[in-house]
Amino acid sequence: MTSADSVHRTRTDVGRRLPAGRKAALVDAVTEAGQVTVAELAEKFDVSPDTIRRDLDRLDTDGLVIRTHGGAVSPQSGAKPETALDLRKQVQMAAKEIIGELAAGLVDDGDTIMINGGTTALALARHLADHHSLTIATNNLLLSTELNPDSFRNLYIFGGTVRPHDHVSIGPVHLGGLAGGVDLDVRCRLSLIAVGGVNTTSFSTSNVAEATMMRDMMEAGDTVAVMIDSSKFNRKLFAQFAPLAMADYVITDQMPGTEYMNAFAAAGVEVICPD
Amino acid sequence: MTSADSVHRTRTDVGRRLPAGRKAALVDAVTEAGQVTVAELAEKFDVSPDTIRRDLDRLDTDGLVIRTHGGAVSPQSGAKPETALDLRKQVQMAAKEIIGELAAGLVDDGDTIMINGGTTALALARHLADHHSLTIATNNLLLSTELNPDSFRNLYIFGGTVRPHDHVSIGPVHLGGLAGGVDLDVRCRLSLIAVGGVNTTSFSTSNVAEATMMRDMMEAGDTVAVMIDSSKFNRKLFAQFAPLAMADYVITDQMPGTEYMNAFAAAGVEVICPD
DNA sequence: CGCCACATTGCGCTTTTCTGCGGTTTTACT
DNA sequence: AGTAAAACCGCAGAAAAGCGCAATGTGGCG
Repeated sequence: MTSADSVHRTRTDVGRRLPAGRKAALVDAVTEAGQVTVAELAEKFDVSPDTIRRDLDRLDTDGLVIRTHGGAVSPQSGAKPETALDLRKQVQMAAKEIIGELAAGLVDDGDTIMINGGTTALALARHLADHHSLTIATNNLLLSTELNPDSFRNLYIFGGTVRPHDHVSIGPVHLGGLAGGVDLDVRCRLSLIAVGGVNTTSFSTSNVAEATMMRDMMEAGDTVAVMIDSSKFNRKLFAQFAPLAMADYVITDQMPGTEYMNAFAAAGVEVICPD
Repeated sequence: MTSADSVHRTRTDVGRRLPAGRKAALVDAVTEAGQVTVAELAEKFDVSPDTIRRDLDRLDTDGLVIRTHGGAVSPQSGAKPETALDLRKQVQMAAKEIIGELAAGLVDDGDTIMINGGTTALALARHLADHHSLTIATNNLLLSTELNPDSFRNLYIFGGTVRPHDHVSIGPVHLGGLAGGVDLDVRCRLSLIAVGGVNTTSFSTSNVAEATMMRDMMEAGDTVAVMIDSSKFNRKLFAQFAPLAMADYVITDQMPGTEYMNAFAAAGVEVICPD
């Protein structure tokens, strides 16, 4: 099939290019298709297979592609192969996206908000892309990679020790010295906290230091929204850092059971979920 | 001779122009077509290829186009909207890896070091994978994604306002309140600072706030190593935050010219580069 | 007006880079 | 094991880049 459409190269033919430009196009072609063959690329760029080989060799040493027999594959495609057992992870990812979208609905343009760590928080950041003039404080080191730079006016990060696996910083919830030596206590209209577990009495997480910080962030917000996917219900993790009543909203991806609905109602917590 | 060749001007021939006007037209041609060749431009503007080459060289150092073998390509697009990998980035990537490897050679196991922002710093982080028991302080939000968690004992991040595009935090170089309200001044054995430009007298960068922080981080280190790739030599950016003498080492990917070697020697700076 | 400093440009030369080709070796697949 | 494709190697021609130098043009200054 490759020979069929390569004979009369039509839309895929990009013709002759400058060497450096061709290499950039090669990287694109590889990352886009996941895998490519030398012969196919030679035809596409109208150069000899040797030239393609040399290009791919250099791109391989630069780490941009991975050289194989007959062609090259994308470097991140190695992480891509998703076996069937990742299904659970995918389901959770979908849940996090839903939660992120719902949580973004609580945020108004011009708001001042706090966001803590975790992948759910990153999903929220993606759904804040269409907001404007936000002021955001966080301990999530990766938030700046997910946020649309046009959506916020100020983004602050709390300093402290880094938990490398979670990509969060652990430290006091204040911003010292920014205004010239004066320690500012920080408050915000809305705190969006992703937690590790919930049972009928309290929110919990597995790390004590992180728990303290989450508690501080909850106390710094006039309104508190807790984000938690349905798989984390009925979990009582090591550090129970806040009673249900500290939250104003609980955002989740599935309607909790009546037991939890009653508990939330009794604590004055509003449940936000799809449907 | 001007009258002679004006006879056979094609319709695409724009003829002779003043240097400045030609350069502006060059930028237009490049950004419009995505890529251009030297020969093509030489004919179009009726000048020698050498002149076009010189023009493109200057436009490249100004960042308006990207110089390649045989011509130039547009900086922003690469003629593709979602080309995540910038061509310039590719070229410099190899240089940064070299610098990162050399810089890692300055770090001993058990060291306390400071690292600032920039992709060069991330390259350094990758090359610290085989070190152990490091204590690291940084304002680089992405460092935790590149560091091997087994290589360090403590990782601290300075809080502050986030520059979203650079993924760094800008704030005071100290860690407040971690030990219970006491502001600790931070010192380290080695500060590894990636800078934006260097000339024969000083190091510079384009952002004032970041410059202040880089200066503070340099002052906090017993030993200071500046990381800078060869493309950033002869650049005098807006904020010149430190004289050459503040550095103990300059780490780069190519042996600098004699002018710089003399300047570094006079300032007591040791140059580290391949070969 | 003459002179000099400076930028721009083109030319000849060498050096580097890129590319394709022929021949040999290695790899993958039946 | 055999076969075809792919990779490796060395080489050479072409194109481009770099370098020094000279010619030209421009503007300032005594």
